[in-house]
Amino acid sequence: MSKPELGDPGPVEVFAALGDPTRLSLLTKLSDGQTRSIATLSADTKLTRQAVTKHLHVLERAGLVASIRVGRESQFGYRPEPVAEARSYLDRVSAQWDEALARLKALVER
Amino acid sequence: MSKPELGDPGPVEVFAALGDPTRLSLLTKLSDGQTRSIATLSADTKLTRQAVTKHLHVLERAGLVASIRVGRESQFGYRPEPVAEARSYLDRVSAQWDEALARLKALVER
DNA sequence: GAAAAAGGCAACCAAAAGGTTGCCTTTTGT
DNA sequence: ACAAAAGGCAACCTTTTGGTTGCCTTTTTC
Repeated sequence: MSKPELGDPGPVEVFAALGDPTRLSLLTKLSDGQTRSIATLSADTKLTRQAVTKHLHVLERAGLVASIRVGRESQFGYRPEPVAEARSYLDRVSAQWDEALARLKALVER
Repeated sequence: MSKPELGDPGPVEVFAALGDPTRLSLLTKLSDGQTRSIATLSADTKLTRQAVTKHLHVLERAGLVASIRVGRESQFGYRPEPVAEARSYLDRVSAQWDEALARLKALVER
């Protein structure tokens, strides 16, 4: 299921994947390190199995989860790298803002 | 403390707003602390002014930017709070993952 | 070996997203 | 005073998204 893709998707794709309540909750659940099947993940939701499947594929395309077929079920697991990427992107945005503030403060104070 | 304030929606809305290349680049530009008009922001893009306007409104609804009409133009400026929120959300996801790893390591090592 | 469980695949659908064009109002520069 | 600049508003169009249902295949369980 997890095909060898060249190059991680960028922050935009990651943010887009996170920008849906169902997907964000799926990812948050999976970030506890436990692997789960589609049936399990569909259990505590109002959506159909197929809807959940689609969301899982979106997360997978964004690199946020990976799946392997084990027996009759597909096990999905969390992948930390894209979250780290997204974090560092936001860190840079924050840093740029902070620098701007610092420069402004310096300018005002002299 | 954290009351559900207007113009400061949850992480899902923030991620959704960040999940578009045009919007992410607009926000990154604005995070330098400088305020910009729609005309200015539309200048270095292939999109029409109206398209950019729509994106700015999405960012505004997510609380990521704020605007005031000054004279004949609308000045848009960066708002840091939602980015901080999004960062801390990702931090928590990361932390949960790290704890899971630590527990696994502890289990294996004894 | 049949029934049940898990899930893939495809068609289909409605609503939302992203973008455009046209036109009207307000502000500014000369 | 008036043309140009900035931008709001609204209609419209196309593609994507989020969801559904139906059906078929592969495992597992009894």
